[in-house]
Amino acid sequence: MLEITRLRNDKDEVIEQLRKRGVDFTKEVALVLSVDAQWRAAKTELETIQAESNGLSKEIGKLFQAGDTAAANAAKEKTAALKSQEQTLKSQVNQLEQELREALYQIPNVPVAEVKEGKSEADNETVFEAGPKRTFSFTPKAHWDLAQQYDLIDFELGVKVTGAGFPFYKGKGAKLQRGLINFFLDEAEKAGYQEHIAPLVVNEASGYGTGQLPDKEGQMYHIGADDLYLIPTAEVPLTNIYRDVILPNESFSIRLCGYTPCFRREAGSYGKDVRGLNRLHQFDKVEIVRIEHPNNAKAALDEMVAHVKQLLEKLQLQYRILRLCGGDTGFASAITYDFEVYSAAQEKWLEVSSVSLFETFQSNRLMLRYRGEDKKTHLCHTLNGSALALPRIVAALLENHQTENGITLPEAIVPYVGFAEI
RNA sequence: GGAGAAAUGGCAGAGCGGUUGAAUGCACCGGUCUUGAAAACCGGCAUACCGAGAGGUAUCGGGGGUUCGAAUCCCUCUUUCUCCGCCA
Repeated sequence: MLEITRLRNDKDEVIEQLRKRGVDFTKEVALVLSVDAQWRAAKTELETIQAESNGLSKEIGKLFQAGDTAAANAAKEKTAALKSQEQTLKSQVNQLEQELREALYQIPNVPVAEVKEGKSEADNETVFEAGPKRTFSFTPKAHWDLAQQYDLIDFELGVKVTGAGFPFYKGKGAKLQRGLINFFLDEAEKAGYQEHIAPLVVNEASGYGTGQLPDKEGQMYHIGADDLYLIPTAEVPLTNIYRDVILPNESFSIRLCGYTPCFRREAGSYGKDVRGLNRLHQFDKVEIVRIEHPNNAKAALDEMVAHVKQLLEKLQLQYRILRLCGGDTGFASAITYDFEVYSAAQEKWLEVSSVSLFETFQSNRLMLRYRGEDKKTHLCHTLNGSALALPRIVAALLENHQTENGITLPEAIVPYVGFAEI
């Protein structure tokens, strides 16, 4: 949620920058500002009346204490009119407040200067590309074939027990998962991120805090009996640790990481993209999260990008980094870098990580603040990134490191998985 | 799952219908004293919104109600604690 003060002070600039998302938000911004003005006017009026009736009540109290019951009862008569006025104004203010919030929810985050205008993924800029693409002297197999051939992953079994998108990992396939999780966690810890094991279900307030609700309600699994949501990413529980928190100025930087399974309904996905490990309803991910002082947020973003880069290098995967264009940048994000690895077998790029800076967009909803040098509270900046999501990394490892009669694992993870060859 | 008790500022802990945004202690910040520190003493110390400011309003777990007036009474939800039952 954008800060209302930013819209009040800087509306033209906000609209201008939002244009980079390929959408004109003039109307939405105007609506927010008009509701805001009405809200403020109604609130001022309400408070005047409240002040009046508070004063009257105090007087009545004094009169009763002085024993002047007659005068007190006379004063009471006057309060009736005030009371009904107060009630109508109160409901008006409440309604305007809700309208304001809803209007504000319609406006996405403002992209930062480096983000280029664009409508879709076709307009994303490649800012870095590593190494030559792997070539093969034989026809490489897709990971779903390799997984079956070496008995690593069983998709059919998952369909039987649960449904599509919930595979079983078996034997070396399961060990590879476990090893990768530990590898990613250790790397994150080395970079200063404190490990957390988080709840896998969250309440409604947390869903709102990080912005999954109300926009993406249909994407989360909802447990009706207890009104809880399965997490779509560790970002939700990890960032919500800091909901309604005021940090001392010297707290920064805060770095958390955590491995969790992630659950996504992926409503509306179909076709080729969902084959094999490309898109699952349940998958494993190590997430890194940072809470930063606004002055340090950009540097933090660069560090996170460097961290993910280094992971992909250790995995010896060919990858590229994209700076997403305005239209492809997520609703809450001010700037996002996507990491993609190239799968020679599928002949396409697979997104394996997404690193985003939200500036105050999340902290504004979360009420996550710090106390500045000026002794006042200010909103923190939040960031997060996958480091990394497992399924597509596994897909890429299998596909890119296959030989004619096996799969050779990169050196860095051998100690973690316990074998070098599949 | 059943029965009871409780939820107040950073923490501890009073208040239980009227000038209480809230005693007191601790913590914290500033000052006096001291060569320095400690101690002692003095002062300050919740958050948010509206307002140029003066000031106003709201908030004592959340929501609703009674009342001219609620931290205080009632209802409801949530959480915590104790006891019983069940269970990894």
